[in-house]
Amino acid sequence: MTERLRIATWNINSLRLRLPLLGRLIEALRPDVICLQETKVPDALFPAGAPAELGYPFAAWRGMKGYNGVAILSCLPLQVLDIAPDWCARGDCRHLSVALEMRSGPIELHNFYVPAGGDVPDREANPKYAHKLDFVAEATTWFAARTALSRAVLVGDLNIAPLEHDVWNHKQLLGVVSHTPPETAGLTAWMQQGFDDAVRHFVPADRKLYTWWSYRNSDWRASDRGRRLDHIWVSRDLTDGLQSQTILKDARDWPQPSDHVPVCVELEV
DNA sequence: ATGGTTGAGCGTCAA
Repeated sequence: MTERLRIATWNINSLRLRLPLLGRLIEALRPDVICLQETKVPDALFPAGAPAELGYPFAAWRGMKGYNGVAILSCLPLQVLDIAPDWCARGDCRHLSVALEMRSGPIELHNFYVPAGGDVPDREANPKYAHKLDFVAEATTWFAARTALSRAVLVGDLNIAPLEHDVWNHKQLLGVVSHTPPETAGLTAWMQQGFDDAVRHFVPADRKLYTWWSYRNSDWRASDRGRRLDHIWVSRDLTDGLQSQTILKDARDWPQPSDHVPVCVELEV
């Protein structure tokens, strides 16, 4: 038995500010599950009734004051999984994993918000860059120990554009945090612990693909200096079931937009 | 080389 499953991921950059835009995402993509990052809301202040009002009666969130924060909204019943470590022992609300209860069996879903890493791509000079590399390395080690990973999906703002055409100018960005060789090598090693890139599955590696455009451009569409920082990976047993991908570029022109746009994948599981 | 913008929440830090 197979079922269709649509999973969307979006760095919403403040859930409370952009709650109305979630309706637009739902209208455009009709996802079964929505994974959010940078909710920037402590758990006690999370709008607990909002998911059900939007048509997503099952939800989980993990937030803190001011920074970070992740949430999962679902049409399918879910159980929060308590299997992963507190990454880098920071307690900083960058990961939430759940089991989605599907008729065909559970799907293990991981929602990540990887540290951005600051400005200076130097471990010694910039502790935030060191934290980012350590976070990715720790996640790689953890997934490497998961033998025979199956029916698993990993999404999120991974804050790294791994391929040459995941950035607007490869050579210029080799020294810019998000596209440095240690980061791209680290992210690739992480993905290779049992996952395939579900979006690049449909789009050849020589085609430009972005999910984020900086606020610091007066005309983001004209300058088009984007990066692909948001990702959806599926365990290899799910790759043959991949049906389609959508990067909702129009969302960058919504009123008071996030600097990231939603990414969605449909698959048969 | 620098600055450009946004959000949280009231200083400035993080992105």
